[in-house]
Parts: sequence; structure tokens; C-alpha cells
Amino acid sequence: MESIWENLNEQQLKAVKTINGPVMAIAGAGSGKTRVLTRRIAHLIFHHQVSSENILAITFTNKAANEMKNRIYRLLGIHTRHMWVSTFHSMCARILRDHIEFLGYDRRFQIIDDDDTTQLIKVILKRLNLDPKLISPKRLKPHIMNIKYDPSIIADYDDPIRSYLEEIYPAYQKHLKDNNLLDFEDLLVLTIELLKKNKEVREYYHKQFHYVLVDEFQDTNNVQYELVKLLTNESKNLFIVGDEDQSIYAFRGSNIENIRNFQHDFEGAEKILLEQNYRSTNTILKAANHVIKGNKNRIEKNLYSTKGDGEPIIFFKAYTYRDEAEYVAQTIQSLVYKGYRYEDIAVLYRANNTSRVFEDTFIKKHIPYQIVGNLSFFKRKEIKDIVSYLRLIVNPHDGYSYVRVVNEPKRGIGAKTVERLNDFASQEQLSLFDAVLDPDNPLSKRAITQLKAFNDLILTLQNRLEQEDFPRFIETLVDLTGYEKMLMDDDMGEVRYENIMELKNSLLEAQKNYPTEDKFDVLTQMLEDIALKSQEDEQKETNVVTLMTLHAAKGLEFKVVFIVALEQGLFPLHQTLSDQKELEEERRLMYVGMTRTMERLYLTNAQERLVFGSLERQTDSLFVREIHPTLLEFEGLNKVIKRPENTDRMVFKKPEVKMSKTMGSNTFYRQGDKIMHTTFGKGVVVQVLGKQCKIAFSHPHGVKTLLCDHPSLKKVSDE
DNA sequence: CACCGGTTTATTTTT
DNA sequence: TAAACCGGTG
Repeated sequence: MESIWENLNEQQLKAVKTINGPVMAIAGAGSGKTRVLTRRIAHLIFHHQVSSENILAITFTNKAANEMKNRIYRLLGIHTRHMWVSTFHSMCARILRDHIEFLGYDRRFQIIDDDDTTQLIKVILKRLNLDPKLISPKRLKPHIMNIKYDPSIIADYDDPIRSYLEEIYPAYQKHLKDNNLLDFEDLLVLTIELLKKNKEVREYYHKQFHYVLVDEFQDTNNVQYELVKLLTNESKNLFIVGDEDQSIYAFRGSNIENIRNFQHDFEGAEKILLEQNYRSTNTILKAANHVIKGNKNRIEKNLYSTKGDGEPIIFFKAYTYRDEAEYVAQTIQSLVYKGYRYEDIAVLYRANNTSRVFEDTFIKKHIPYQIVGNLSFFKRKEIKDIVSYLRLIVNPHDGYSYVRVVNEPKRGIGAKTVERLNDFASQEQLSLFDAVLDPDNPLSKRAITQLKAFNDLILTLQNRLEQEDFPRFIETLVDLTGYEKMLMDDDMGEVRYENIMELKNSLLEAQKNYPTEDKFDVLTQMLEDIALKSQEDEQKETNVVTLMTLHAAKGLEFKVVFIVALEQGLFPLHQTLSDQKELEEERRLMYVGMTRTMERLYLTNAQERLVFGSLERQTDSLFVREIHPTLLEFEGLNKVIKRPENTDRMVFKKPEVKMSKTMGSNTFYRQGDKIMHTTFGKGVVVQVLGKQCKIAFSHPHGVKTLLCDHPSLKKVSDE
């Protein structure tokens, strides 16, 4: 068994031992924060006789929570299943299952994920007869979520949008409640509401949690921070770990200010800096530091490593994006020849679509790889359909699931019928299920017959669930619904059928974990697990190269890292170029990517790339230019061009590579110029195409292609 | 109601 | 390029 004090440096020891009062640990990349967290928990239990039930440890991912539980088990040999080591959302679900009736929901509430949320918004827009073109449902969602967090902000919107939001938000929220559904944000917001309104519940949890720990604190949003404050009792034994330089989820509401304000909010909070890096070479740390220095308002950290300088960072510039992939593939092969394993290597990129060329090339060259976080198992259509059936079986009045599967497989119940049914149901305050049975509904005879058959199907399935064991029941389900037959008629059906059969395991596991007589409770619990753990599934393959986005790489480490497609507009993304805050987040993303590396870091890009179907000329990413050239070894096209040293802005001759006369420049604008448009506001020229240019505007507008000499465009002088 | 074909649009996404 | 979406036809 591992010892509690083994391999801890002075600062880490301090973070483990300072158990009373608020403590903030600033944990630089690779500084061993998970070790500190788990040792601290072990220390509390082992040396201070704190009962394991009295500790609350909150993480952001299930993976992190499981990792923590595992390590605690290895340190102490105690069972961890009952412990409160979980994500914000699981913790909230656990609290709400016991107390949500106080808020007027049923304890068998179902949790819907982000995709469902978007779909639901779309459905509601349609039902309210609002024009979905004013804002697309996808763009509307974040606004609705913000309003849920703080309803008063609705007043900040200007009119066309405001009245729109005033209509849709209450309708959306009412729909959720009427159907006993919670979205991810509800889990947080309703838990807060519960704790605020119900003194007994609040005191119950204050008695329960003597020590609270929060991981990745830089990624908390305001609501999560409020929840943490609410759960922390008078003794204020709150320990947070985080690193502002690794905050990369602002676009989802995380707020770096939370970590910056912590010492202010919790008076007398101890601050501990973990600056020794156990992961990377000094060359890599230095380079990462050069990049992150570009961000303003940052508390300077001084990460150091005892690993020495190691290898130089290689910057390879390819002619085309195919050449780039080719280079990466060849380099991987030679690294493997040198003794690295495929699993030591990761290829990181900013946007998912970049992975394609690399996939193609790796297949051709027989390099084994896996793409992580692409399309998770539980997001597949067939799984979501079956999940909807299961939700309907728990709650036939769930209108959202009803609509999703009433005509899946096709039962001749079309959009018009569903619309009419919906209208009638909302007018009469009935669920869709009950509306079908109402003799006054305005539907055609044919439609009623078909809908009634569907209702009966759900009731039959409820019966069968009571009679059959879970694996058997899943087969009954796909059989009676006709889903199986539909799949058999489809070329890809075989795989999808097998996917559905995988659900048997989820059900059996839920049954094992939640021993109860009531099968509907087990089913409810399984549906919760699916909703909250959808990302986790990924069965890890052994000894393969990992391809993933920079976001997905957070928290991981690899001996060899390739950061690819380092081109202006791709990374940093052009949408972010005109906004300082967004650009800083991109820079943190670069920092996160670089600091994943233990030994060898490769930065690559290409001069020509297919962007949205057309071949574009690309320039080097700002972030590569921010690394001092003495740390880089130039390869590929870079090698041909002599790089001047010790210059901040490196100016060098670009080889004139077959550029048609209409491309690249015109008399009006150049790439990177800042402009002002009379209706779209400020923007940046991302590309010049003859008389036209592609211009990136901020949020609602996005990238537009406009004529450069258009009178509504004006150039703005630099800075 | 289902299917075909033209048009539009284009990050990242722990739960 | 590719996928999602929309509107018209059979």
C-alpha cells in the first residue's frame, strides 16, 4: 500500500496538512494536484478520524471522480462507493433524489442532456410560433441557460430578442417541470433553491459535510461557486485546487474570477503555490511560459522541473495539409522505431474536423490510433431512441420522449398529427399520452387509432418490465416497438442493434449498484447514470496513438505530443481574433496543450489547407510566433527560410508560391486588418479573395464574405 | 406522409 | 467538403 507521505514536496505537504479553514492551492500544470487531493482525504480519514461520509469532494468529470476514488482505495483500502466523491451534477442529482419533492417535482425525474435541450428549444419555438431564424435554437440555448442562472439578466437584452426570450424561457421551463424533466443546469439551480429555501435540508448537509474539496476550481461557473458556498458550513473547511492558466471553458460559463476572488470571499484563506512540475522538460515549460505570458492580468507563476532541458521543440511547416499529416505519420513511425510506444503519443488539434487527414494518413500507413471524445456511445441515435422509450416507460407523460419516438420507427404518424396533438394537449393542459385518449381531440380517426396503438405499446412494455429480467426486456422492447425490424432493413442496422444490446449491461450494472425491489427505480437510476456519464464510456484501447481536441487533452499527459494545424484562423480560431478575452482563452488552450508533454513536443502546420472545401493559404499561428526561436528547431518549409534571431516580430521573406493574382491581396484590405461594418460592427479580415474578403465579426454574425469596396465597410487603424 | 434535391452553414463541449 | 435543413412533389 502506498504511504500517505511518500513523494510529497514541501508545498504539497503543506497543502495536505493544512486541514482547517479555507485553503486555496494554485496548482500549475503537472504539479501533482490529484496526488495532493487524495493524500489530503486520506490524511483526514487516517490521522484525524474524520469519517469518510463527512467529506465532500467535487470534480468536473466522472473520470476524475473515479480516479480519486481509486487512489483513496489504494491508499487506505476502504470502500469508496458510498463516499461523496462525485461531479457537481451527480452530487446534485443525489441530493435532489432525496429532497426534490419539496420543490414540487417527482423523485423519479429524468435528466436530459444538451442535445435534448436544443431539440426541446426547437420544439417549443415551433409551438409558440416564433421564428427560429431570428436566433437558431443552438445559439439560443446558452442565453436560456444564463437566464436560468440569473433571470434578471433578461432585462439586459434589446428588444426583438428580449420579448422573444421573455416568451420562450418560461415556456421552456414549464415544459420541463410539467414533464418532470431536469436539464443539467436545473440540477445545479434546483439544488441551490432547495438549500436556500429549506433550512432543515441545509442544516442536514452542513452536519454531513465537515470537509469540502473542489478540484479544477478555475472551471467553476458562478452557480457552482454559489453551491460550494452554500454547502460549506460555519467551520469553512474548504479546500480548492486550480490554475487560472488552464481555464478553457469560459464559453460554457466558467469564470476565472472565482479563483481570483477566493481569498477575498473567504477571509484568511491560506494560499499555497505548487510550482514544481513533475511532467515536462524545462524547454517545454519555458516555451509554454513564453506563450502564456501574452495574457494580461495573470498571476505570474514560476514552474520549474528537475528533468533538465531535454529535446528541443520541433516546428515543422509543411507545404500542404497532406504533407503535414505525412510528416506526423513518418515521425511517429521513427519514434516507435526508437523505442516509443504508440500509446505514448498524442496528436492534438483545435477543431474536430482537423482529425480527418490524420486518420486517413494513419490508416494508409498502418499506424494504430483512436479518436477520443468523438461521438460518444450514448449520443448515438439508436441509443437515444431506446432511452426515450425507457423514459416513457418510467413516465408515459414525458411529452419530449413521446414526440421523439412516436414515429420512430415509422408508424405513419407525421409531423402534422403530432403538431395537432401538441396544440390540443397544451390547450387542455393534458400530457400527450392523455390527450390521445381524450374523446374531444381534433385528430383524424386514422391518427387516433395509430396513436392509441402507440399508447398501448407503452403500457404493454410497462407490464413486460415487471415480468421479465432486464436483458430479456431489452429484447422485448426492440421487438414490440418494431425497432429491431427497422434495423434489420438497414445496412448499418447490425452494428446499431449490437449497440442497443449493450444497454443490457448498463441495466444490470444499475441493478447491482442500487439493490431495490422496484424495477422502475432501477430503470430511473440507470437513466440517470446514462445522462450524467455519457462521455465516460470510451473503452480505452491499448498501445494506439491518441487523436483528440486540445480540450479533451486536459488532465492527461503524453511522452510525445504533436500540436497540429497551428495556423492563424484555425488556432487561434478566427472567431476569437477580434476579442481579447477569447484570444486569451485560446492562448490558455495552447498552454494546456503544450504542458501535456513529458519529453518531445512537435508543433506543425501547413501553408495550404482545405478550409470549408476551398484551398486556402495559411499563415503561422500567433502562438508559435510567441515562442522564442531559440527553443525551436525549424523543419520542413521553415528550414529553407532563414529565421532572424532575437526579434519579437519576426519578418521573413515568404517564398512566392504559386499564388494567383486575384488571391492574397487587393488594394483595399489585407489579412488581419481590423474593420468596422455599419450593421455587423467590428470585425477582422481573415482572408482576401480578389474583390471580396472573408471577415470575422463577433458573436451573432460570424464570418461573412463581403465586397471589399462596399460602402458599409471601413478600415480601423491598428490598436 | 415520405422522399428527393437544392440551400445554408461552419469552435471548443467536463455534465 | 459535409451535414443539417427546408420546401416542393409524388
